[in-house]
Amino acid sequence: MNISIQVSATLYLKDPTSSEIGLKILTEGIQLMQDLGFEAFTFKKLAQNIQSTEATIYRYFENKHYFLLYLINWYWGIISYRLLLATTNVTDKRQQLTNSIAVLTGLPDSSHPGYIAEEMKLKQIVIHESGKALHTKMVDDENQNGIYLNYKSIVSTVAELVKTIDPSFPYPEMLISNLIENANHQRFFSVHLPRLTNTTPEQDAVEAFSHLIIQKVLQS
Amino acid sequence: MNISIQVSATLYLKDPTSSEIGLKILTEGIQLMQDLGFEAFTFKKLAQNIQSTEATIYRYFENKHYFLLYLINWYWGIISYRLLLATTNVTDKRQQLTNSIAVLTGLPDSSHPGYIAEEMKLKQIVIHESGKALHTKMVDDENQNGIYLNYKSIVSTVAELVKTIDPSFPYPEMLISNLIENANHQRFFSVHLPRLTNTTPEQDAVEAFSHLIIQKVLQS
DNA sequence: CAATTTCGATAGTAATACTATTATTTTTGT
DNA sequence: ACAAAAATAATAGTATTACTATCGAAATTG
Repeated sequence: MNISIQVSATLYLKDPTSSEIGLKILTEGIQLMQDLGFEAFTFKKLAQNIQSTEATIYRYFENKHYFLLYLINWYWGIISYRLLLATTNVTDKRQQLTNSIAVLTGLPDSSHPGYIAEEMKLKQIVIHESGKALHTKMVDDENQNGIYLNYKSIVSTVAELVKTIDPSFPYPEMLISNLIENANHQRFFSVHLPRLTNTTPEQDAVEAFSHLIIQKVLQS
Repeated sequence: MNISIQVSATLYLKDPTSSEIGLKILTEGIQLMQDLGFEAFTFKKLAQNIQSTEATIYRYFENKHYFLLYLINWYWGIISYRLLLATTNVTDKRQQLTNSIAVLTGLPDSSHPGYIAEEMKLKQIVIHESGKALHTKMVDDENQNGIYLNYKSIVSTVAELVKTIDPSFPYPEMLISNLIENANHQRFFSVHLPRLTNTTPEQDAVEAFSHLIIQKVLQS
């Protein structure tokens, strides 16, 4: 479907990007997952939406949990790609980090280089549903299957930048995974529990907060 | 059951602390929730564990989602209480904040003042399951019922401290809610996705990280 | 000790998360 | 262009879950 976005093959039974129906499962599935939320989302409803049957969808994905993992993985694939675009040909490490933080914590914008149509919807799904995907008794199995590889590689890459800039900082991975998770949380709070945050949908402050943390915490 | 821990009455149909069976639902429920995780946990299984029936449990809680909300609310009630203990009779605001951060991001310890037996298990449940409780299409209704009041009041209280110490800091609520959420995330990562963090179950670094952020970010 | 509440036992329902089967359509290799 | 293979639609069926309802027995309370 998209240029070079990689989704781990352990997440699907049959590659959904390899057929018309598969693509419909993805595009309509994203929409339905957004509209209904993970718990109310079912393959039966999705099948109705694409004028197909449950059995067909089950040929592509083991179950809805894997479908969600696929979408989340796809999202991090997109982010990986945008991180690459944001850092290549940038010589200054500080600037590379700043650009990376912008990609990781900023809002997607159709004018960004490498913008992909599904990014906005996928981001919403990540914000609302990724806790449910991760915090499962299956995490460890899934982790062994390399399912979180995209995510881990993002954290690792940016943490390396941090280490280069300030080798004395003792928690580079924690800092980056924190900023990534925080961005999603705060955006959720801003809509549903606004008293827990200082960002609003109108005046987004998450990226500014993230840059501030980086700037204050790292010695350059 | 416990001294003065308040759980919002909108979370239960009948107060589980008011009867023997109710207390068994709580103590065994905590254990079972921990053992099975939210998705595999059912009232039927819990009923079997306490030699009672589904119907009885349904008389106390609307459904398992509300049961989880109850447990999480209980946890934040305990933390509220410990926050109070950690800040009363401390005159220096900086020290109050440091103590608060310790309560919010440190590991529970049976030697802490105000330690409550269920705290450890509840904390584990909060770490693993609170994303599922929060990120639901019901959030907004629940919020209106005052269900997140304990949590919001904690964030608000500590954010006020931040404002007193450094009135120029623009994101006090975001900072505190971030540190709280981060503590839970990093502890989860340390067990399941260790490459995303720099804390380990043996050498906990979450509290130290949190103090570092506070120290670097706030002008005193 | 009578009245009320609470509980246990049992039954039942609608929805969910699948699996299985088979006939038809679509795709593919030659 | 056509036979073989693969993919899909249609349908049926199962075990489990998340409840609701009823009703007699036991415990509590006023």
